[in-house]
Amino acid sequence: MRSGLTIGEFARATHLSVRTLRRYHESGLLEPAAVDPSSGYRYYAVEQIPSAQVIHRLRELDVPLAEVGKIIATDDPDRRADLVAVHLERLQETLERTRAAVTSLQRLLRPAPGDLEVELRSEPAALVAGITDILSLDEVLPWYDGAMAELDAAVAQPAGPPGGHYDNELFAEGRGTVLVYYPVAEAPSHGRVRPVELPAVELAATIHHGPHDDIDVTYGRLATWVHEHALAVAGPVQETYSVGPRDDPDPAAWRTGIAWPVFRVS
Amino acid sequence: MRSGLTIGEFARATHLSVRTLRRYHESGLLEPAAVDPSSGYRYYAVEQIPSAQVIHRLRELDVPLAEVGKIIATDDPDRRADLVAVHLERLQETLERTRAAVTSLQRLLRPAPGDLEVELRSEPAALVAGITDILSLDEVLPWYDGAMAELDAAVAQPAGPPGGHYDNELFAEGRGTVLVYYPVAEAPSHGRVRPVELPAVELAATIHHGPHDDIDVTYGRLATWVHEHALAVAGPVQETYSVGPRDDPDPAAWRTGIAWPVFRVS
DNA sequence: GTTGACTCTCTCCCCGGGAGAGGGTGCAGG
DNA sequence: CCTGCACCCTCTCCCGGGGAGAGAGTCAAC
Repeated sequence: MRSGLTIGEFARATHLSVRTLRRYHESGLLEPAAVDPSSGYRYYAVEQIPSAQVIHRLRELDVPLAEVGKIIATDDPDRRADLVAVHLERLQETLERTRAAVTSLQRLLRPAPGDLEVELRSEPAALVAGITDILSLDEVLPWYDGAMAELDAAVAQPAGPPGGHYDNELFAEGRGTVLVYYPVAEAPSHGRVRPVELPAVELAATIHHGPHDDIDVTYGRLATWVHEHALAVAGPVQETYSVGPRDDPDPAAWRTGIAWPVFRVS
Repeated sequence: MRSGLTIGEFARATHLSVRTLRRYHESGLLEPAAVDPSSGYRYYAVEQIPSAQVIHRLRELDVPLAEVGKIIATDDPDRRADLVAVHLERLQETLERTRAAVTSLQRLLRPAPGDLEVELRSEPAALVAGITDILSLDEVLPWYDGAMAELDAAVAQPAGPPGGHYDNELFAEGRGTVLVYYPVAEAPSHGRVRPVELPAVELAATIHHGPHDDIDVTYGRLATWVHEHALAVAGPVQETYSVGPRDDPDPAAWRTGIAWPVFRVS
């Protein structure tokens, strides 16, 4: 009997390619049980098959080789499970993103009828209680959560769903003025919360259905619509969170109003 | 007003990187609306945003650039949907494989108690109706389907669940003898179906639960068990399909007996 | 001993993008 | 008008995780 399996036999037993096994040897990920010093032939032991299988599975899950090395070098099953758990979470996230990409792709390629109903309407002036700040694009999300919490505490009787204004510079230049608010009858002034008088404007408005992952699709549509109707944008985009995470935990149920102040370019 | 968005603005609007947009231009995937001939500056139009969004989604789904090019160049929404459907199917398959990899990885790292119960038992001689052939590894699956169909037709009253013997050379050398059979009381001889007398053997036997994606894990375990118990393999591996796709469509319910003829190496 | 299937090492190629160098531009403020 | 500064240009190199193939050496069965 030979001293073990040749690389080809081991490759067939583990469904890894010969090429790949050699790379794993070079990188120290999976050392053959023996290497003939004269011929350089690699020989693998049957007991190495489970390790190879673990590596194969991890690679199927796109775990980088370095990480695979750490995992199989760890003996303690608990610590090993922890290392693996990180990647399982990552998989979960990519799965979510993939799902979101698929649905918004379908929406992009096959606009459902009534998917983009843009309405041109006149919005009267309104009094709101708001928090405003100058932010860069990636600061917006965390800032939003804090500001909304403060608004929730300061405004007892909102006269409608919350909204936000996002300066176009924010998207064009990466930095701009942001305002979040509740419409109110009488505006409190408390902490960062200030009364703001929103002027009357002409709006091109639509509603985005579902989670915000693909809200840029609706933005794109709205921008195209505005362009096609020979209108031009006159101010910050206005979002209205008529159904948000507070109202319904299911993202599919969310409704977000998106509107741009516009004027006619004849 | 400028002739369009600069590459940086367009990058922020579409969440693509400047670098990536330049590559897309070079490869003809997304041409800027205008390029300043003196400075070489790229200028993008607002109407290009939806295209960029489609590209972004497709790339998130790991569609290769060439394929993305085809898709966005296609005007007919039906043909475009067909092109996309191919990739959605591919995603579905990888999703299945990922799931399978995760479950079998967990089984590999955290063997459930009772997950590997190996039994050493004496199997008496038996008469079976079988089809045999010499095959290479990747011919086995298609061949199996045909052989089982023929067996089903030839054997009216099987005396037990079907089984298969796979020569160890099949795994070691990639080519070997394969036998599939039904145990019978009286063996017909019809087409490729022949009566076969299986000899009495000593078996190290276990049962694999679930789909066959990770049957190699059970094989590895069994091999290790055999090795640890100072036994050696004396013949082809025997599989018994006690619950298979014919019995239950749910792969999780499948039960596959796996056994190796062994002898003691003292 | 022959032969043919393996195996060895070596080099080059793939995708899709990140990083950074080195230099040219657009535009607002003074 | 100049200056500063953020932006833009092209260019080259790098990455992971292999695939492909050349050219030579080896194993083992007949």
